[in-house]
Formats: sequence, structure tokens, C-alpha cells
Amino acid sequence: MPAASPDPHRRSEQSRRAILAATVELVGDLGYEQVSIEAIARQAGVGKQTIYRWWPSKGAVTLDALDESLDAVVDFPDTGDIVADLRTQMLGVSRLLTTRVGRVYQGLVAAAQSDPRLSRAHLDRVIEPAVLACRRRLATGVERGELRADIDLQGLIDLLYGVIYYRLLLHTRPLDDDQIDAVLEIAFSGARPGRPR
Amino acid sequence: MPAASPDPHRRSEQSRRAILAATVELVGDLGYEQVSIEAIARQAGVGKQTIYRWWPSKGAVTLDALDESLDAVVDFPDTGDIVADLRTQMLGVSRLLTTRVGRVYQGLVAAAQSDPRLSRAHLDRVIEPAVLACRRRLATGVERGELRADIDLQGLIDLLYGVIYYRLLLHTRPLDDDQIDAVLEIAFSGARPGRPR
Amino acid sequence: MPAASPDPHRRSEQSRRAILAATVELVGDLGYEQVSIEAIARQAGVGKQTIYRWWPSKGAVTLDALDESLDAVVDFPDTGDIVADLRTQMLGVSRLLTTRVGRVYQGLVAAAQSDPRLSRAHLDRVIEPAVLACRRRLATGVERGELRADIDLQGLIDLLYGVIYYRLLLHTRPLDDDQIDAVLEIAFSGARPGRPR
Amino acid sequence: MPAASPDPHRRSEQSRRAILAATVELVGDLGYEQVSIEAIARQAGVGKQTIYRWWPSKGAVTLDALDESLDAVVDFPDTGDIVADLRTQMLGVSRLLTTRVGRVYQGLVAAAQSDPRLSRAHLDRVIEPAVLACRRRLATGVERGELRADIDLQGLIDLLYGVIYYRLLLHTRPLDDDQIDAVLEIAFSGARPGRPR
DNA sequence: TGCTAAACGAGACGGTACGTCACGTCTTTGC
DNA sequence: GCAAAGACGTGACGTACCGTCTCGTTTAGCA
Repeated sequence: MPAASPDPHRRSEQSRRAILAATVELVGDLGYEQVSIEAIARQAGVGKQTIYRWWPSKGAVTLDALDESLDAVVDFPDTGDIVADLRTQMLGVSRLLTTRVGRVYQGLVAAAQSDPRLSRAHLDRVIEPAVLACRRRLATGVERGELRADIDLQGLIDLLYGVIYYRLLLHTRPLDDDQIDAVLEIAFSGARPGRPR
Repeated sequence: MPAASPDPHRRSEQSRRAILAATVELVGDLGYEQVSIEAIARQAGVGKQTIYRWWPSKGAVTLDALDESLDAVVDFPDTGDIVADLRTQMLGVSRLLTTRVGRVYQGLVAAAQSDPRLSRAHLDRVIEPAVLACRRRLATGVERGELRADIDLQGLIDLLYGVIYYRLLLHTRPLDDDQIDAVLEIAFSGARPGRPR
Repeated sequence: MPAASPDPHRRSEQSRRAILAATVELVGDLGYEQVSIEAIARQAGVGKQTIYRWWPSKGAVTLDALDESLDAVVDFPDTGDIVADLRTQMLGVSRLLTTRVGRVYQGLVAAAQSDPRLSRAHLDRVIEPAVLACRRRLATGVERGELRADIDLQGLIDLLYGVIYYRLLLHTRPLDDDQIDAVLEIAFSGARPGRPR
Repeated sequence: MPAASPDPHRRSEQSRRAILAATVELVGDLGYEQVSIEAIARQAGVGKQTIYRWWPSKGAVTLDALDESLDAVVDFPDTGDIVADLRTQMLGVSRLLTTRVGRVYQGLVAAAQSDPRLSRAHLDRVIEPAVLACRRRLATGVERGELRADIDLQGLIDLLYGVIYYRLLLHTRPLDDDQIDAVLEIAFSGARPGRPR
């Protein structure tokens, strides 16, 4: 397979990396609002124009910076036990959000509140792939009879991931193991009494 | 008994109202980031210093402005049917967040991402009272045998309200009736098959 | 002749003194521009309104504060030697302007540059009385034959006091004894050669 | 010979000119105190930062603005008649100070009262060159025997220019022809009687 | 001696300008 | 011809004072 042909006056990969790294570092350490594009350029040893040339806004840089840190988490395991697999994945996400990546993500969501294009990009590039992967895993669970066939998959996904966002954005601490268990217990067994377990 | 001595130089209620009203209007119309304190002062016909005298930041003004719009929603009905009552309340919240108040709330949460004191105030003044009211209503449901006695109430609350935040902050449209039904169905009956309904 | 009717609720002499004293102290120490009316009120332990009630501007307060420090200097001695008497008086003025009073005076003149009413008041209350006193002493000198009868008295006064202002306002150090002698030598004997001394 | 390395990012001559022109216009028309840096920036069509980048204060801008208007006046004619030449120059200065330049100069001196660095700059860039030029012309007069050899040149200069400052800063009208003649008469022939003319 | 009205301290108010920071654009120089 | 450097016009930041306007609280003179 031949290498993709590079642009003749191609952008500097080195600058790109430096910018994204500086973004993660600064936003992770100081918080999104406290970081200016000028500061990122300074930290990355790059001219401001080089940022403006390739990204429309600080939020867009942040999204790109985040993107590379998030790839791993989208994968869903499939051990045959749907609840255990969800627990594994949710725990992974919760833990990742405990690190600097969490601060960056908080910043991204904050920025997206006032920037529809950024919000759109966030949905397209982060949320939708994750939801799709989750939905596929849940569908497998339905096929195998682990889940009720009439379940509203979107509702289930919203329920499970809503908790994580709620915790992240309200700055209550991320879910720990027990809390994830409690949430999964309710989601899969229901809150009403009388169900045989 | 002498009358309590009133403050000699008390703050102007008229200015306070004008500032909060201007904040709701501007943030609701233009979005949080697009609104400056100068614009709020201008719109309210007030000096900037009058804002800075009484609030530490734009976020704090926003929280106060929101506070007054939110009082109604905290109340939980008690008709004897816990699921129906939750549906009523969640629908009320979802609908309120469809209005300008929703934009204001998005702004508040965004601001709180970079301002720990504001985040704290948000939790204390908005989240905690709402959660408490919800918990009380759920506790009543447990007493009446409508809910499993061993349920994790906090987990249930996180689950239900997490969905709302998830929708609000990701700018997917707020929950409609059917979606609320689907969420409640899962939360109260569980996703696993085999439960008699 | 009936006594002037005093105000029934007359102004506080104590406050007046405190304000003028605070003005001399602050302006003398920090410089005119660096002192605000709020600072004077603070320093004097007085409400702002008490200043605004009695003076139209900071410059007016400064003029009043100065006025009391300047009374002594207007007096001209008359020992029979016009040059010696002028030397005595000019030296007194120059020395006074070395103290805090000098800084206050600099402030007054600066303020008067942008405030015609203040400039007018300065002329009427400070300059004119001093010039008048000087002119009277010079007239005596003319009568006694110490001065040429055809001399332009105003020109002579301008010349002598112009030097003092020039030094004060350009912040070159005030005239010392020798410099005053040199100036008087020129003014009274002329710069052209050939005059018998 | 290698070219001197030019600054890579040099300042805009156009903005500099616009700022100085706006300063002369505004200060000349409205008075120094009445003009803010914001107004100068507005009038010049320039950002405030561009002023603050290159000047430390309004006074410094004013000094630069003045500087260019003052170059012509420093020159002393030399017709061989020292008194006539001084009359020519003093009249030129007095007339210049009747124009907008006079208002600007009043503002500069006022500002210098509270700003030692500005005062220093004023002395170095305006006063000293003028005094030097005057001293040179007077020295020529001494050499030619027009002036007494033992005259105190600095005292004579202070005397002559003190009058002009006195008039300018006290807002009595600038010297006219006759007044300059009177002053020169005294300075060069003295106030005492008996001198042959 | 108690009443009344001004002057008082305090300080909130609507404003203007301050001097700083960051924005996003533009231009110049160097690799 | 992209990248660094950084000046530019713009505009918001948060602060300091402006001069005006209440507030209660002295404090005098008149009753």
C-alpha cells in the first residue's frame, strides 16, 4: 500500500503536535477559561497565526487535542456478559475523566455551550461514535436474549452516559465501582420490587 | 423593645432586579459567552460598579438570575403514583429548559467548569435542594412499597437527572414525553427480560 | 451697621480645617494629580459631600489651603534700600516654595491651566495682592529717586516674579541668594556695558 | 559595509502621525485635562494599546506632539544687534504661544508638575536646547562688546524667558511688542536712574 | 429642655476613563 | 511559501474617582 501523497507546502506536523500538546497541558493544568490562544502559541513555541491558520477557535483546538486521547475508550469489550462489559467500559471512561483529560473535556463542553459549530463537531466526532459502539454492543445483548427485546436502546444509552456527564460537569466526583454497580443494577433490574433476581 | 436598626445605606432593589432581568434576557438571547458585564450594565441602565459591588463574576450574576426562575420546578407532586409524579416533574424541568432559561442554565454550567466557587454555589443552591426534594419523594415511595427497599436512591436520582443534563449540555433536544416514558420504564422495570409487568 | 446675619446651621469649622490640612498634607506629599477628593475626605475624616458642599473643585480646595500659608509673604519691608528690600522678599518667597507649600502651589497652577475660574481666582486672590504690594513698594522707590521715573513698573514686576515662577514650574531648583543677586543686578543696572557702578 | 539590521516588526509611522496630530488638535481645542487618551485614540482612529505601547502617559504624547511644533522657534537670528535679535525671537515665541500650541504647552507644563519623568524630559528636550541657543547668541553679544563681560548669562536668560512663562501660565495675555520692549529696556539698561542712553 | 432643621459621616448610585489583556487580522523577515 | 514574530484596531476586563443622591445621626439655636 503506497504512502499517501503529502501536500507540496504541507503543514508542519511538528507544530501541530506542539500545539495540541500545549493545549492539553495548559487546559489540563489551568482550566479552559484561563488559557488563551496566545498562551498556547507561546507554550508551543509557535506563531499565533499558525493556530489561526488551521483551527477556527480555541474550542476546535481543544476538540482535536481531546480526540487523540479518547480513541481507546470507544472500544467495547464483548465477554458475553453485557452488564460486566458495560461496567468495564464505564469504569474506563470514568477513570480517564479523572485525569487531565477530564479538565480538557469539561472545557470542551463549556465551550460548546456557546459555539454551535463546536457543539456539532463534538457530537459528530466524539458522542456519535461512542453511542454507536455502545448501541452495537447492546444490540448484541438483545440478540443473545440478555436484554428485553422491546427495550428503548437510545433511552438506555442516555441513561447510562447521562450519569457520567452529570458527574463530570457538576464536579461531583466521578463514579466509582460501587456507584457504577448501583446504576447498572437499577438500569437492568428496575427500581420496582418483586422482580425475581 | 426598640425596633431593629435598618441598614443606613442599603442596596437598590430596583438595580438588582434590572440587572438580573437584563442577564436573563441577554444570555437567553445571545448566549453566555457573547454577553459581557458591560452589556448587562448597559442593558440594565446601571453602572458597572454596581454589578461588581454585589457579585464577584458574570457567573454569579447568572446564578442569581437563574435562581429566581427555578423555584417553581423544585416542587414534587404527590399523587400516590411515584412514576407518574416523576414524569410530571421531569417534564416540567425539560420544558422549562426549552425556554430562555435553558440557555441561561447552559451558560451557568459552562461558567462553573472554570470557577470552583461558582460550581460550589451551583451545587448548594440549585442541585442540592432539587436532589433533596426528589429524594424525599422517592423515600415516600419506598415507604409505600412502590419502590424496592434496597434501592440506591442517590443512584436512581443521578440516573434520572443525568439524562436531563446530558441532553441539555450536548444540545440534543430536551426529552419529550415519549423519551421520558422510555427512561422511566427502564429505571423502574429494568432492561433485563423476564420481569412480569 | 448691623452684624451680618449668621447662618442658623452654620458650617463646621473643624471639618473645614481638617479638609484644608489634609489637602496640604496629601498634595504636598504625593503631588496634586495623585490626590483625589475621595482621598482628602478619607484623610480628613469627612464625608465627600461636605467638600462638595463648600468647594466646586479640588483646585478650589487647594487654593483655599494655599491661601492661609501665603499671607505672610505678601508684606514688603521698607528699609529705604529698594534693592535690599526686594532681595529680602524674593528670598522669602523662594524659600517658602521649597517647602510643601511649593508642591501645593505647583498643583494649583497646574489645575488652573484647565480651569478658567480657578485661574481667575488665583489671579484675584494671590497674584493681584502680591503685585499690588510690590508695585506700592516700587512706587515709593521711584518717589525717593531710587528708580528711574520712566520705568515700566509692570514690566519690572513681571521680570522679577517671572523668574520665580519659571524656576518653580520647571522644577529647576528655586533661586538661591546669589542667583537673586544676579537677577537684581541685571534688573537694576542693565546688561549693557558702560554704566558706572 | 553591512546594512544595519532593521527591526523586523516596526511601528506604524502613519499611526504615530495620527496620534500626535489628534493630540495637538484635541488638547489645543479642549484643554489638556479635558482630553483623555481614549479620546485621542478615537480621534486618531487608533487602538488605545498603540498609544500605550509607545508612550508611558498622556503627558509624554503631548511632549512629542509639541516637539515637532517647536523646532522653528529655537533658532536665533544674528543681525549684529543683540537687543533687536532677542526682540525678534521673543516675539516669535510669544506669538506661537498665542496659537493652539500655547494651550498644548500649558497642558504639558501642568502635567509635568505631577510627573518628574515628564518634567525631566521637558527640560532635556525643550528647555535646554532653547537655553543653549540663547546662551550662544548672548555669548556672541559679549564677544562683540554689546553686553557687559561680567554679566550672568543664566540670570539674564531666566529673566527674559521667565516673563514669557509667567504670562503663559498665569493666563495673563502673552507679551505684545511694547511689553517686550519694556522688558528689554529694563534688562539691558537697568532700572536705576543716571545711566546715559 | 425639648424641637427642628441644617450640616454631617457614610456610602450606594450612574458614569467616564484608566491601564491591561486577549482577540483575530495583517505585514514583515527568515528559513 | 509556510512559519516566527509581533504591531495593529477592537473591545472587555476590573478599578478608581467623579459628582449626585439618599440615608440615619449629630448639633446648634429657638421656643
